[in-house]
Amino acid sequence: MDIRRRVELSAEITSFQRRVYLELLNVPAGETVTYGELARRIGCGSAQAVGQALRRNPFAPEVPCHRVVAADGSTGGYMGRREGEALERKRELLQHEGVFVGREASGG
DNA sequence: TGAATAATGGCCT
DNA sequence: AGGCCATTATTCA
Repeated sequence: MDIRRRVELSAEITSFQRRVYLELLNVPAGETVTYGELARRIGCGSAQAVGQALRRNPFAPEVPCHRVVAADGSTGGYMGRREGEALERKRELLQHEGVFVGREASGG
């Protein structure tokens, strides 16, 4: 059973969450999207609404919620947390995909 | 560069 | 109907 299949069948999530997860599964490895970008893809218009869905993501880490980052390049959150081991875990996953995660650098 | 604020849409109570 | 959120762009100093 593909994770994608389970998302469609899951009744513990709302229709909105499905759109977020399914769209998120469309994100290729080695790439990331911002909450706002992901929100626009599903026609939400609100990044926070997306965060709400990701936060309640019962499919982590099967759902690549770790490929979602903030618009300033920060990690955002992972498995319902915005700090702690979950964040370290998120960064590790991204690094294994060849993605560097860091804060918006001021100097070039 | 950084803090505070306004805007935004869905979910829970 | 109101408060909350894993956000984001704007504003002021």
